Amino acid sequence: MDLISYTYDLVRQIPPGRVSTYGAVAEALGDIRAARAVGRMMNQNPNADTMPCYKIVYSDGRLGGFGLGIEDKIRRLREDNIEVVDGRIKDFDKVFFNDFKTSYPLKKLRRQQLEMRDKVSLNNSFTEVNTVAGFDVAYPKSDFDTACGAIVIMDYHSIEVVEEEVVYSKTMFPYIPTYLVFRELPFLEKLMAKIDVKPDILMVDGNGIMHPIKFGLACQAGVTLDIPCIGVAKKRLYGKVREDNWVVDDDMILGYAFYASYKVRKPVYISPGHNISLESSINIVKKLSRFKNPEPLRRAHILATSSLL
DNA sequence: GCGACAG
DNA sequence: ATCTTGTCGC
Ligand SMILES: [Mg+2]
Repeated sequence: MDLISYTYDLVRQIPPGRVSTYGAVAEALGDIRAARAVGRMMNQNPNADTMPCYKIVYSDGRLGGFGLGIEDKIRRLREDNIEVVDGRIKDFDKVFFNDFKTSYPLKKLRRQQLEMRDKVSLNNSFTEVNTVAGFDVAYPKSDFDTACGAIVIMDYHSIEVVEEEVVYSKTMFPYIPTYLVFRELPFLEKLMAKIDVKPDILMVDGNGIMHPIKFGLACQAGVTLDIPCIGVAKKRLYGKVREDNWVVDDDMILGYAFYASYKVRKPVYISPGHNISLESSINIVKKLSRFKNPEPLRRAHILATSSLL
């Protein structure tokens, strides 16, 4: 079962007359970081009569949001004999439910990642670079509509497009910080099976080792697909950005904040994913950068966005 | 209270 | 990412 259905089934466990919180549901999924994703999944709830998202409130007892209007959330709570006083659940600690039956799916996924992590190499597995691919996914407004993944393969020397492909699929996994790979890797796997040219290097819109467990999208994509992979993120996820633009944690240098030109206000954050060094990652991104994002990624982003159904 | 939170 | 149903730590 997919994580969205799993989340809805967790919410269905809440007994009559009880409420729970976005964070508590996230912890039942296996990681408090999913709290906002729980909120989003509640927001996208297709049927408020069969999945009682009105039972989910903020961790401090305030009501949180409701797509059908907060008055309707209050009405549904009162029908369950849950009183709302001054925008808060009355006797919140007494009606708070946190006894979910769960197998903590996010913890399972994290364990799998920690096992896979040993396979990461930060040495170049290639001797020359002739083609570089960029990969990105564009999402529709509703998580139940079809998303579009795109890959653009370019010649490293002429910087011309060699091949482009798109794939379509429903989104099966919400966006949860540090779990991006489970949302986007399925699109990349489909694309890799579809292309004629196997690129020498892959670039993804996300991080490599610049990640709390040093195993971001670029690492897992590289290991899974057995391809040298660079992470190029628009925002920092993990690590401290030093004055000299190197990104570090207590252990090591993780990546580099790269400004494509003096016109660019914000950097991209480069970190190696797999079968490539940080130094080579930076050199390749630099060579392919005309604007903020390196060309294969910039074009993959445009292709995915413009191909949305 | 404000910022942090890959997409 | 899209246009918003979060939580924690400083
Ligand atoms: Mg993206």
